[in-house]
Amino acid sequence: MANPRKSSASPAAQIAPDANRSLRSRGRSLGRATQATVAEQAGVTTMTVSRFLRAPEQVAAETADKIRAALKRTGYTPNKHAGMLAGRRSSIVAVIVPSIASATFSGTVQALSDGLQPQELELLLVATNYDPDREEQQIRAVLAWSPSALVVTGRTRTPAATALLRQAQLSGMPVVQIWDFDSRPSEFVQIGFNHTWVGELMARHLLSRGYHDLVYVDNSVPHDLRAHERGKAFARVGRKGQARVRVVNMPRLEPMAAGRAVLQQLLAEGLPRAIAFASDFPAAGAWLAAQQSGIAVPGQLAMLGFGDYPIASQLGAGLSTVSVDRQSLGTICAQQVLAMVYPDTSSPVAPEQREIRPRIVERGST
Amino acid sequence: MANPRKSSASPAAQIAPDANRSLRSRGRSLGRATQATVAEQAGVTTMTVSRFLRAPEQVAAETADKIRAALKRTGYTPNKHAGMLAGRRSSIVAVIVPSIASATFSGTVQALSDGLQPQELELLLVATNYDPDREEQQIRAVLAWSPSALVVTGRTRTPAATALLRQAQLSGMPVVQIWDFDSRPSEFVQIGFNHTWVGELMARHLLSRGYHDLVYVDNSVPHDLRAHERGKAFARVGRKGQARVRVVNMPRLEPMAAGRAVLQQLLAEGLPRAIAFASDFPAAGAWLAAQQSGIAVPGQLAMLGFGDYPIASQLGAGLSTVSVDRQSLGTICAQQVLAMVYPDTSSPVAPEQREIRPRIVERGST
DNA sequence: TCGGTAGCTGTTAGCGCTAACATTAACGTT
DNA sequence: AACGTTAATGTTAGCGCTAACAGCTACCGA
Repeated sequence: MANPRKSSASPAAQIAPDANRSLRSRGRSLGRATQATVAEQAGVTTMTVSRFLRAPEQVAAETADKIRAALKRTGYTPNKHAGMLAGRRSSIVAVIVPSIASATFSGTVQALSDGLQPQELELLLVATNYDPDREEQQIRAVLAWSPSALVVTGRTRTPAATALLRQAQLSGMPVVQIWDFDSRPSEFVQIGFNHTWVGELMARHLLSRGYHDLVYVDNSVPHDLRAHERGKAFARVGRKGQARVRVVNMPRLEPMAAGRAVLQQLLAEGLPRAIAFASDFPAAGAWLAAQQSGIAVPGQLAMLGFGDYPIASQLGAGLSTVSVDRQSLGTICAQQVLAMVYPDTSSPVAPEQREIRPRIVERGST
Repeated sequence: MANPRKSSASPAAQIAPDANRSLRSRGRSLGRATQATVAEQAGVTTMTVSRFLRAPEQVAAETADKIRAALKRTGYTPNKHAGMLAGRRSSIVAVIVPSIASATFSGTVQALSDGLQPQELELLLVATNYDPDREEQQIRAVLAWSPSALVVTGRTRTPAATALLRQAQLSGMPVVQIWDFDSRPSEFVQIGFNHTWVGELMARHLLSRGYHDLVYVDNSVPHDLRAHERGKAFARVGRKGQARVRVVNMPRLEPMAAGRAVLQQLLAEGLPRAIAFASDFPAAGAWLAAQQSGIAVPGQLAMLGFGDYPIASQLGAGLSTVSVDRQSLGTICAQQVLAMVYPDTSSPVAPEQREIRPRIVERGST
């Protein structure tokens, strides 16, 4: 009833009868309009304004009109920090990927973002640059935003990072791992595929074509463990199939240029019968270099990429590759996150492991 | 002095003598550790913990050790929302780009992110998908996070969006426009280049090579105004140079495939002497298609791209293109933002307009 | 011996918003 | 007429943190 605010040295205190916080809103010079400003203008309390913003059907039509007008007049912008602090919930989904710019992840992130949009969840996107320490640091950093869910890439990380994820999950935060899938039980939800399986697939494809002198061109980024995993499996299966298998690292160049350089190197060292690449981009670089050097593909040299990026279908008769549906990975991840954040909603999606099966796309290069 | 908290049904209330908020921290089940938890463990008040976290040199070495230990033991994670609310400042820089996945912006965003990293500023990245209404909506959304600065793409937007930016800038928030540069006075800081000038440059280059039957392949996304602007200037200068100039729209396909399709279409309609593209990707698609069709580049058909993406240097004798230093655009933007957010710091960078001059990279295709 | 002054820590009062409950008026019900 | 019951709004008490200032304890010089 009485003004609950002890008006510190404000001469207007005795004037304002009981309108809540009457003069407060004009306190800081040039400050943005707050709910208090709006409430004052509409002749209601901040609670009614807050209610109108979150559940308009709970306020009377007449009051709603006044609030709407006041909102417009004041140009009110909500303060999410205050809302999240008071509401103890957040509209943020944190996503940690090795690289923002890389074509590999951007498709997935885009789909994830689109899938989350309708629920007004916002993406907090951070990159690790394939550095495990940086990843740990970034996990710590995003947790400070108390996101509604946390999406991380891959399943290998520092012990401290794993501990952070575990603790977060224990306290009720959904944690989703994307891009890797390990059939052994995992403490976090996994959405992705088995890179060992893909490496085997690639080797089997080349063997089945009758190629028995193979090279795997690995990514030179030390912590692109997924590429290494594919390479290891490739080499194992290739050797088991009686093939000679070499594994070479790309030079640390821009991917297409690196592919070109690798081809030139192999040209000097002795060309294999077929090359499998850690991604389509070095494969494309090598393909273009081979073309310039007059090397017949696949007559003299077969090439197999990974990722099925647009460029693969554009090169001559096409670059054979492994197709991974990056987009649907993101879409599935979005559904999964929604199901975990809003468990009540009728999403029949079982919060479980989701394995995606990549497949060989046979084109002209093998 | 007396315990200020009315310990709701907690039998331990009478035990705790006067340690501040003694039992609070354990209030919510499984809740994360707060500064209160840490303070209790270290035997200090939350203020000292807060101080230690922000200005460690202000707390005694002995106290600091106790706090460090308590931080470790509790696994404390700060709550940024609370910090920003109380501190009235934010460590967020909001960036709005047409597309996250596009190679055009990702390089700039990466550089921007790297440039902001040392100052512990975090990027809130949102995409508009080239939709002006969506941009307005996104501006509104990011303002709710009260970022320290706002970076937007281009200089054309809805009146309401402009009003929002203006209001934000008036209330002291730095606003930076990237990618476009207009020499006329602008109310916001601009970092970018003049697309009209680039279009002219492209036309002049082709004219100077003696090509007088030209086509500009425009982006079919209606709101990629920058590409249209280049096209318009290209056509104007080309015609002024006595050339025949056609402007065609790419089909709405993946960019490389669209370039291929355009070439096929032109092959049917009648090939021009030279084609300028809205970006290197359709140019690359067309280049590959031309190669397959046995069209000599540049003998029969010259091609000019835009952007100087890695692929341009990989195609045969190279694709001539316009080089735009996307990375340094991001770096400059980061410096600019830092200079505006921390005006006191000795950054001698004048907060002014920054024009970047793209240049023609002559390669084999023209 | 006394004020003066660093150096360190505590107290108070919010930041802008919302959960939970309290209150009020307007309407049946029996 | 006393009692729900519903609908609309208000009151209270924080969310976790920090600015501003108020203490308190050495330790200094004169």
